[in-house]
Amino acid sequence: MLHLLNTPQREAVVYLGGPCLVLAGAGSGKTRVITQKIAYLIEKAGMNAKNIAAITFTNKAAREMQERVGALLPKEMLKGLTVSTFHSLGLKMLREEARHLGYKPQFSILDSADAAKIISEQLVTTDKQLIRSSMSQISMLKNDRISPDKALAMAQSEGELQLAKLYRSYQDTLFAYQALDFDDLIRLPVDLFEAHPEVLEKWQNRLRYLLVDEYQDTNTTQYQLVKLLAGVTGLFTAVGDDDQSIYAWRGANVDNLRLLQEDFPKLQVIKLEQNYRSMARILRCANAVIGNNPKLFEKKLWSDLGVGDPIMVIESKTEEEEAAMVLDHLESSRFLSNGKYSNYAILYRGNHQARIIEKQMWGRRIPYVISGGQSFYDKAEIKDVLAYLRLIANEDDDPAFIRSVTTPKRGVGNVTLEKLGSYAATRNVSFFAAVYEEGFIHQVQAAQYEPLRLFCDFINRMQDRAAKEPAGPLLNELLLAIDFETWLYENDEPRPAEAKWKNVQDLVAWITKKGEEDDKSLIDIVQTIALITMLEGRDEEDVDAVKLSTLHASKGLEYPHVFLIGCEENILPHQNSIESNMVEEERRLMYVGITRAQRTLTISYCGKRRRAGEWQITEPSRFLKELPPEDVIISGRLAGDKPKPAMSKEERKAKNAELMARIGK
DNA sequence: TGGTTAGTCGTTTTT
DNA sequence: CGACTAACCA
Repeated sequence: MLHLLNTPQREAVVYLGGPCLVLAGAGSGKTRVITQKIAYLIEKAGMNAKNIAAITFTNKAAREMQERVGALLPKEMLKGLTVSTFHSLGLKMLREEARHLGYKPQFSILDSADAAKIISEQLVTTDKQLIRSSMSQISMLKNDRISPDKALAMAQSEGELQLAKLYRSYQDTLFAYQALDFDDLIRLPVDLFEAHPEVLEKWQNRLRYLLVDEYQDTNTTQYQLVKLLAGVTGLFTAVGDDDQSIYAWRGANVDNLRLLQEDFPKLQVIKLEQNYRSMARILRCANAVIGNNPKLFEKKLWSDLGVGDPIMVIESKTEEEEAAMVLDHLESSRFLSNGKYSNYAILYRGNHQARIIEKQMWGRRIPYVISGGQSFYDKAEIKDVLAYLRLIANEDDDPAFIRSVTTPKRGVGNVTLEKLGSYAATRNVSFFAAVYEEGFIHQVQAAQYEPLRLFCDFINRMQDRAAKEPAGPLLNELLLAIDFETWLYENDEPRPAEAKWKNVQDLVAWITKKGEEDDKSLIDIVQTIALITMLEGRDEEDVDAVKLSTLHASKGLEYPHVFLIGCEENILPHQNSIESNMVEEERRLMYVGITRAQRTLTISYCGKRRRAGEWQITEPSRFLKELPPEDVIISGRLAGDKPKPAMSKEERKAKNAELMARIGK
């Protein structure tokens, strides 16, 4: 197997002398290094799979890694191998150790919508901006491992004090719900390990070798978790690329790359610079753009896959025209090469940009799938069903209670809920518990109380059965009992009920499979489900369709032909990033986009687009000017502009010759 | 209590 | 222009 690797890749795989950092440029085979290293650890170094943990950032990446390792070694040898995201790993640890933290092991996980609701209630506001920024500030505090108490003590200004108070009450609310948010899943294990060395030791013994993927995306807490688990032996391999760090806004800290060298002086640094994905011109563009950023580690990608076609830049007048031209190019290219739709990806900065493309795709009957954006788990009908399951697993989960008791409608309205809520608050119990309390029963009329009681009795019965009965059939029974399908058909706007019901069926199928395969109860499954965007990507692979994706969601993927749309000032780089001096990260985003392309890259922008209903003049992105002119052909037309001539034949010849020389051909 | 409607508001990226 | 909310009627 090792012969399939190039020299630095092999070096990275076999190095077991201590901490190892692999600086892996885009397309340089980092997943291959990680998977081969796992195989090497088991096969050659004689390690037990259950002592190895590979940590990624997305479930998709984890799944892919699992599959690729599965192709290298027989199943028996991989038994107990941990391949998971930081969040799933934290979740696993916390389910086992919850009691050390005063939580019950059946705690719920709150998604950001639930969290936003809590914040909005605490602040008594509906201002989305304010809620958003409060959430992100609390998240930052958590990621820097500052507790509510510490935040209160540290507060320097009125604003900071308010924030700290909000943080405190938010956290108290979470505790009352017996719920954790995403950040807690990382933060609490670190707290736990610091407070209980014996627990840390247990996990150090269990996870003796760590492999961390996308290391440049780790935040302070995640790095501390890695450091704690790696312990004094420092047996880990981190793989990352500072040029692909695009998550600073959610706390990722590129400086962790430098810290690694500081904290582990013996760190072995290995660079992977040969790219196996893109043709030379694409890499030249990528290198040129990223060259405008300051460098942490010197690194230059190269490939021997040939020069390739020039990068095409399409100009158009409006966003509709942009979509039309991009799709024209896409269709004619696909026609000429007789290729598959799935060879094409359209990438953009923000989710909303997909809509215009989507509309035209639909009109032209071009098949497409959208990755990123609203995940399966975020769909209303799925959240409805999961609310029931969450409540069954943890009856203290008030958001789940509220959602499930009101969907489908069962005669419990806002007034009753309000009463229940304030009663629960004064008694300091959950909504669910309050329903059974004498004090509450007398507060409402029998007609209002009846449905509440019926609902809670129903949940109680389900709880008894959920621990023992097969998951799939029980869930089906639940859906039948609440008449969920009928409810969907009665509410088939704006999305058709068939589609929603299909999603629910997919969920049932997934849970049934999980229940049978791993012999897990409904409760077991529900407790891990919050982090799984399960059906994501399921049919993506076998359906022949154009991929629409945000730049963020495209990281780690590759496509023969890539279109990068909306390449304009205030979009890419995004306005907020320009205002907050974050243009370097936007440039890395551009870099990520460019390096997704294998054979051709087409970039587009338009002269004006609608924003909040108003037409706005737009300027081409500054990043366009950073592309090497000799590798670019501009086509299309902008209002007032003549199409620009391509380079002359002679110029191109000379440039090509120079290029060939540069890449050593 | 629940569904309909007429206003209002405003677009980053995600585990 | 379209999604989402707050008042409004059945």
